[in-house]
Amino acid sequence: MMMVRKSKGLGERHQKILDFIEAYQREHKHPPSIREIGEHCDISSTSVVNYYLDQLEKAGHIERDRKISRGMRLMNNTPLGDMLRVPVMGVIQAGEPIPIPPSDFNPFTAEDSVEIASSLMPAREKGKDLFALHVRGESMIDAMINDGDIVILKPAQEARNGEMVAVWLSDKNETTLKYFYKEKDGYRLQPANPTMKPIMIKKSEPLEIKGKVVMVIRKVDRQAA
Amino acid sequence: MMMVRKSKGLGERHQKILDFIEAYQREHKHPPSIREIGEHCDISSTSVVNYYLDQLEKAGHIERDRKISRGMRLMNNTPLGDMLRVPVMGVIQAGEPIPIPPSDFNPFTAEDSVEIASSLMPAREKGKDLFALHVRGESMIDAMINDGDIVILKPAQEARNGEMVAVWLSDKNETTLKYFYKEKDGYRLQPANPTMKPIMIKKSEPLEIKGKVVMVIRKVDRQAA
DNA sequence: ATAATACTCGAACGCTTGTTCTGTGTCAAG
DNA sequence: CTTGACACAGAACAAGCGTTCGAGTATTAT
Repeated sequence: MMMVRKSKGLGERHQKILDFIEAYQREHKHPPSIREIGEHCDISSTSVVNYYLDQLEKAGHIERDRKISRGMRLMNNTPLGDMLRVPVMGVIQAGEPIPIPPSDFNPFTAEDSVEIASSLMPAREKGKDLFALHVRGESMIDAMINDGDIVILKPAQEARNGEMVAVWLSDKNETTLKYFYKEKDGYRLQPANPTMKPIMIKKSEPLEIKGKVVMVIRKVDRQAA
Repeated sequence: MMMVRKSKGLGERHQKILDFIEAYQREHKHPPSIREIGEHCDISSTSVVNYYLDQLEKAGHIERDRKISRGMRLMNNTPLGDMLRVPVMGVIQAGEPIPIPPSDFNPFTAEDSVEIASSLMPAREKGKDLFALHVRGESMIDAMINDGDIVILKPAQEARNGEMVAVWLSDKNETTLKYFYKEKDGYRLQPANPTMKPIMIKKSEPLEIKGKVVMVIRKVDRQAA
């Protein structure tokens, strides 16, 4: 015969507890206690709640810190979790230099910032001194970057071939975002848009790399032409 | 005389406590107790820790749930906090239809997903049934979207003027991302790149709107041409 | 000097909370 | 029928923890 038990994964009560923990967490900003779970899930004994909590932990739905008050958390919607706070240093546009944070800059005092789920980051760049810039104007269009976009940058003075960099061409008084390539007689700045031609820079010409682009974010909230 | 006190904002001890809470939280996934703070910050009395915690709360650096064990949280780097889990439904490319999630789709069972800080979302779209697609190929280049980009979409069958939509042109067997405009004799699909010309669609021609683009994310991890 | 603050300590109180133990009823397998 | 796993209740224990109080010591203002 078969086990026709309700053991088909999660029982009704398991789900109820899980839902309650989530709801409680949202409201109180911290997890519930065993007794609170019992009250709201119609379980009269703390041991029974503990009993289910153990099962939920074995099943991987929650994580418990034994002995610690309210020491439980859902693995459900928080398998990855943290995010990075990236300070917005200002705007980037063709005719203006690039604002970069000073070395002693404190990211927490920044008025403006964007949050990035750290799971989106290429791993290496985490926790680093990243900064963000708002793109103003359509001068970066050949970098596939539009007016209003947000670019996340990592401070850098050098770059390897193939990396997208923010450069300041002091003689042309121009800021631009391009893929960087070192060549025998100078540098090649390649637009991201493959239909456009690269800019060649001689070794004698000034070229200041200000940072490497690690991410571009575009909020499409009705702009359009 | 002047108040030459160390009362210049946060004292050394305030900062030390703040830092410890943050470090402890990262390691243990839950806040420390008053006594734990005392130990690691060289404060012998729990009342002193409580004393500082009160000040930190008044100053707005933390939030406390009195009477509740470990009931504190930083307001510092978590003024906003949660993020959205957006399931990745597949790829979007010129010659293929757009995969859209069925109405009964469970986002939590999705193997692949991207996390977006909800503070980045245009507010309206939060908690909705958003989904994401990987862009394959360079056919969306006139929408300022490149190979490898991630587009976040909201399911939709209609659109208002100026919104960027994902459409399926069944007679041309083509998927494309364009700004949508309704005109007297049909529809105008405007590329995001202003240097490119729009596509005009007669009312008689089939045009299936599959979703509205709400965000585009590009991880610049050395692609280049 | 004196008073007022700001800061620190130590200890005790008492509630909260996770843990554990004993006991009961159900249900399917042998 | 017996056995045993499973689901549940209740009570009691012990540790964890926030709170409070009394008192002492700097530091600053009057």
